[in-house]
Amino acid sequence: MGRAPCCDKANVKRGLWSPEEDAKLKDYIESFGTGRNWISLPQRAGLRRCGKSCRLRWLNYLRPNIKHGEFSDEEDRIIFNLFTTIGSRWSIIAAQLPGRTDNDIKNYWNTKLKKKLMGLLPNSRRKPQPPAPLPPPPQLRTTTPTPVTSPFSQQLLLLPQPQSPSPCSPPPSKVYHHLAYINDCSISPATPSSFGTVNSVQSSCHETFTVKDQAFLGFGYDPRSFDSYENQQVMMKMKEESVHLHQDGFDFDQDTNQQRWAEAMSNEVYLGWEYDLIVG
DNA sequence: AATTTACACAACCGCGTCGTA
DNA sequence: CTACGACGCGGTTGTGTAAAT
Repeated sequence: MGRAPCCDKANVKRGLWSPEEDAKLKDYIESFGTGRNWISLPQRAGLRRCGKSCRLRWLNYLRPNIKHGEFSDEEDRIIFNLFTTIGSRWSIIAAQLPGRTDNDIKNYWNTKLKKKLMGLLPNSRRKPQPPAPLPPPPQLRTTTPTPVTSPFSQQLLLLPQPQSPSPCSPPPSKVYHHLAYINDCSISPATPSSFGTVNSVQSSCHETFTVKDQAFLGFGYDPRSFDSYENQQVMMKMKEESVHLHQDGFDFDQDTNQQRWAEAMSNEVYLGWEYDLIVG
């Protein structure tokens, strides 16, 4: 037995909203408010719509101060920073961008920003060429680690800290892909050769949390949600980043790292690190 | 000019969470 | 404490339109 439907689908209108329906909904809410009950609102407002549909229409389109149109560079930066920090929690991201809705940001990310940031935004509307063969795993060398500046982490450090979980409580397993929760934590063991085989996170209050097997600390992306082509592009991009970081003086255990890369590729899970935050 | 393809974004769906009786 | 209904969220689908063929 499935979940009971929220409304009688046979008797509600679906699809795009007409200007008349918009006017009805807007007039009603501006006059009487939502009454804290979206389910009964369409009936009260004289609309043949599902309450959920009314809520969405109001929140995403009709309510005052909604900002439409192009996103600014500053908004791009904020979205990117937050996405790399907390992942696809669009409502939280939207809360940082007055006038923007979670739906708007989600659409923007999925259709434009993700590609723009990966350098994939096509010049035309032509179908992209099939991905080039992936390069072989980077040949890694052993050097003395020195502080590394990542172009991403410089900005991440400016972000407001998330409300929860607190730095001193174990984050839920799903957030291990995201960096905000280790902002003031250090990676343990943090010896150079252990990069890529991180198995625990130590907080600033010296509590050590175990990272689940197969969970990786990364830039915040969860490429499993990308399609195959983009996933490859993302991983290639990040691979380049890690090579760059390596060349800047970070050390990796060559065998382990190559093995992990192969694993990451086959599982479509990206393995990566965020040095500044780990150190900080 | 007609058709196809790709894109943008609006809207829907289902599930988890929260508030309340 | 539990059950239930409503809300909110994130993923997915649908639709209109512009660009390419």
